[in-house]
Amino acid sequence: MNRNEVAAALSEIGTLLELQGENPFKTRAYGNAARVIKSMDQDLAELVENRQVDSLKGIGKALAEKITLLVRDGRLPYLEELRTRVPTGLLEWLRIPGLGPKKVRAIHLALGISTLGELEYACQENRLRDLDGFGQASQDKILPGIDRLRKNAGRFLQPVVQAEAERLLALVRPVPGVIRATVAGSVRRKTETSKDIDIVVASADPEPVMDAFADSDQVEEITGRGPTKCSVVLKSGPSADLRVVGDTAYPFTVMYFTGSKEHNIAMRSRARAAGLKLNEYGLIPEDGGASLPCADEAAIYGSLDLAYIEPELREDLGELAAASRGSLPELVSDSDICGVLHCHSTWSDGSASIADMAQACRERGYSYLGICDHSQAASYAGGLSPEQVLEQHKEIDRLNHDLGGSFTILKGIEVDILTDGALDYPDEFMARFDLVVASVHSRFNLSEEDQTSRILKALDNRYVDILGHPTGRLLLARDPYPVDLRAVVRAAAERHVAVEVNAHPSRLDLDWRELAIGLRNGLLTAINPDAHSPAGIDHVHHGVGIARKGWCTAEQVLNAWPLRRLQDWLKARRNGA
DNA sequence: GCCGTTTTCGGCCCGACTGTTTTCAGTCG
Repeated sequence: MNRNEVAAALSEIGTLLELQGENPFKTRAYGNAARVIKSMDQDLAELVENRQVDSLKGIGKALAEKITLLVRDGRLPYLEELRTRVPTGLLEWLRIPGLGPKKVRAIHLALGISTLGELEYACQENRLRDLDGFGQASQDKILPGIDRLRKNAGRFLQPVVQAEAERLLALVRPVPGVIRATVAGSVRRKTETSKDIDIVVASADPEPVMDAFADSDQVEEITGRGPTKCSVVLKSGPSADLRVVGDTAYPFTVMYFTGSKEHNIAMRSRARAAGLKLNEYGLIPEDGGASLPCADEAAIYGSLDLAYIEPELREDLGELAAASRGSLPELVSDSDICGVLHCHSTWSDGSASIADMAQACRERGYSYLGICDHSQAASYAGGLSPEQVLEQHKEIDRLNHDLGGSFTILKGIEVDILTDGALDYPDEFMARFDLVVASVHSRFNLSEEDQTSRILKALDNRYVDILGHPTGRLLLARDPYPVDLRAVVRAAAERHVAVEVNAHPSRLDLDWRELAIGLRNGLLTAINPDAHSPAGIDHVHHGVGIARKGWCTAEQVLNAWPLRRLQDWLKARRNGA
């Protein structure tokens, strides 16, 4: 088994143990181990070979043994035995709001059912409300939960939740008494998808804030309301939580609500080690007394001898250690972006002319644009024949001439990587482009081995500057094709080929976790909007968020370089430097 | 199941809210 498969197996063990009513700390140990394995830099097979698996933080003797078996044999009797004891359908039930391991287990044991359909039927037949610890209300919450689960798997893309969050924020900010307010949660951490939206407000008078929030026309249903906290489901799908606290507690609440959960646990453990208790109200000496005063989040981190940690990094993937050493990177930001590469035009499947795309870039303050229409194999997307390419280049020359050097359009191409790893034009023709993005658009069903060697072969072509959307995933819609992404990213770094962070909200591919590991090994990236219209250029913002999550600095992003430097780099690659 | 500048055993982050209770377990973030 490879790293991801081992992580999935450990995570499954944790969940199955939870459903068996095991010690919650034991189940958490499996969840932690899964995370550690998934995000580790080292080669897992090598660690197994050298019997060093237990050198990983959070992995001891017992877990090391199980991991070793998974890697070597591809199976683990312990997991197989667990599966026979816990029906797999129950794993699905856990994703229904309000159902945790205890209740899932109770329903399963009392009614002898284990599939989503059976659970739905049992609710319709009123068979849950009479169980111990259940009632009419808990039964009534399950059916809508099943509907939501079936409709959208309960997660939403960045643009959806960001827009909704901004609207909610705009709603509560003007309420009298509100001192400050922010979006928190995974939206603030810029994860690729979110389950819900978190809003935190500082005010001495929560009631009118809660009213404004709950009465919003965005709200479908109010699912909970206490004195300081209100939970709703929005008409657009996601749920949203509001928390109102006093101004003194506000930074602590913002930090707590921003998460991630794992980051919070690590922070609270660190506080504990320093004789302090960290919660959403303050940082309190264990022997009692008032909270240490902290005016903002930076002060909280400072009180624990840590540099300020940007929200995107709060995933408990090494950020505390780096903050403690003072070695956190200065993350790339929207204002660092100098231009955009990988955009389409009406020459292939875009909806705007090259001139209009260039104008849209200038309006956004960019100084260059890489036009990368599809190559001939992408016939479904109007891919360009060599003759059309030559025509397009004439148009770009004309436009550049008219622009008089105030803005530059690069002659790029998004060239298909063919099934055998060759590119879609002959080498001598490739030399005509300023910039080449190579992407897979077909035959997603190759074996991992074949897909990997196909892409590796393309990376060997000296004309390839950037690898496009390296896994082909469509978030919430299509899984990545099977590929040894680590090997691909490593090879790209070695050959000085950049791997794009495709900024389209449905892609966000390269994944930020893999980006972080690649960057540590010398990888360069480009934050590419893959825009098919002027509005699509704005997707760069989402890509920047993902790059930040990957610990990426401006120095590591091709399109955060000024034109001249980018051109020199491209030229040097052509010359084999 | 992991871990140790208090510990090799006894801890493991912490609080709001709900629903079902009659003082609290379960869920959630």
